[in-house]
Amino acid sequence: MAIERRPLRDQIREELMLRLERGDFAAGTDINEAVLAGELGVSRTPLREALITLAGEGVLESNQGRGFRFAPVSRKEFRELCAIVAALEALALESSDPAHLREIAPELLRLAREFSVDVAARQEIERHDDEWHDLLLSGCGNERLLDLITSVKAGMRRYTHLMSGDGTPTARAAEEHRRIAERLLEDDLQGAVSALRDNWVNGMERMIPRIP
Amino acid sequence: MAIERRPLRDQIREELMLRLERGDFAAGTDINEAVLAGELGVSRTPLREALITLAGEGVLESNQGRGFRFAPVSRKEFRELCAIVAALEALALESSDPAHLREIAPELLRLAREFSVDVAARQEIERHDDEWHDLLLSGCGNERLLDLITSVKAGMRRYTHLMSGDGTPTARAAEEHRRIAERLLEDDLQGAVSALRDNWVNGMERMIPRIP
DNA sequence: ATGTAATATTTTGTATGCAGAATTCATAGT
DNA sequence: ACTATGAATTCTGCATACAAAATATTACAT
Repeated sequence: MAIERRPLRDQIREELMLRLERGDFAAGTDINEAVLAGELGVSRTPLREALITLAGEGVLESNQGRGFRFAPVSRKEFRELCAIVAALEALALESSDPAHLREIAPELLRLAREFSVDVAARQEIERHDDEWHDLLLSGCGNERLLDLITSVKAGMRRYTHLMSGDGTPTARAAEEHRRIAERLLEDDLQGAVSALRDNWVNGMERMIPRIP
Repeated sequence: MAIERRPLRDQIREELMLRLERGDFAAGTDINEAVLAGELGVSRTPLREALITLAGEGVLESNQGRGFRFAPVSRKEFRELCAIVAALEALALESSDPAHLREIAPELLRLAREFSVDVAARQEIERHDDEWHDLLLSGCGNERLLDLITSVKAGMRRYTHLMSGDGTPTARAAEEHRRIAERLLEDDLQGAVSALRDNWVNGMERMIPRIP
């Protein structure tokens, strides 16, 4: 049995991200450290450490004397984040090992098709989408880049719970994934890259109207 | 008089970055929190908070039970960082306000020329280069992107003190800056973007041999 | 001399305590 | 009724204290 042996701050960070995705915290709300620490059953010290890392990722804001609060969402910021992730994922895909891409292309296509028929819960969809992108970029040797993408995407999780119901996004995302996979099957890397960029742009457009 | 009122962790972070640039810490060395806190005249708590943010930026590594240490440098990582910053700055430049770019182009050109004749100290050169890039991207409205660039560049500061003496890099960098500015003067945004990418690629090639 | 087990020391990770800033609430004045 | 002022409270930011893990040291057996 591999017992859990890692800093509390990491576990706390994870738990907070989970709650954030569930929409437990309204954006723009102040965090009460003592209360939250009590809920989690830890002291304020590791909690604050987790909050500081989240602030570094842009999930939280911190003001002198006023503590931390969940950064408010805005269409402008969402657009900014999408542009950033699009560029980073495009770079990651471009610098991936072509042989590896050829290898995983069929799997990517299969998952994309499976995705389209699947009418799962919203959270399932998110997870599936994340995993698909992870697989897509699994051939990128640039570790720093992958870390950075993960970090920026963490900042985007604040927006995911705004998207509920409505099956059309799923269908369209699947369609786009399929297109990316097909380009890879044809050894058309640049085509795949621009299809990936389209995927992010379209995903953004789909989300924008739901943001206040 | 605007008195300084900001968290110790920020000031500590700044001080540590300064020391890092001066080459005070050898990469790969463990940090003793108690000793360092003593040197800085603060307690371990805000110091650890600063260390955690630096770890988030990739300047430090942290291992369970073993605390923090300066992340070792490597050619591979430097290449990775350059590729990331190149992509991010390219995106920032692309999404800048064209009118603003037209406006600052002459100033950018002037600074680039001034740069080439100036034979200042290494630290001065770095500062100048940073300011030039800041001005170049000053028309980008994507705040998250600018923050991210700053953060990634912080991780690159570990490499700057490896570059000493040797005037040729300066001359070539000035030349490249000049080229970028000229493209902007001609309203050739895409040309400027690719010149910017070249600037990073070339800068990388110049540095690589100096890294163990 | 070398390797190993037991112990002591150091150092990190977490909890608690405390001072001061920010906010809230009550009260007085217009 | 509304604003201003000031006390009371809450909460953060930082310091200190404690517990557990890691490292160094010693003693001992081979």
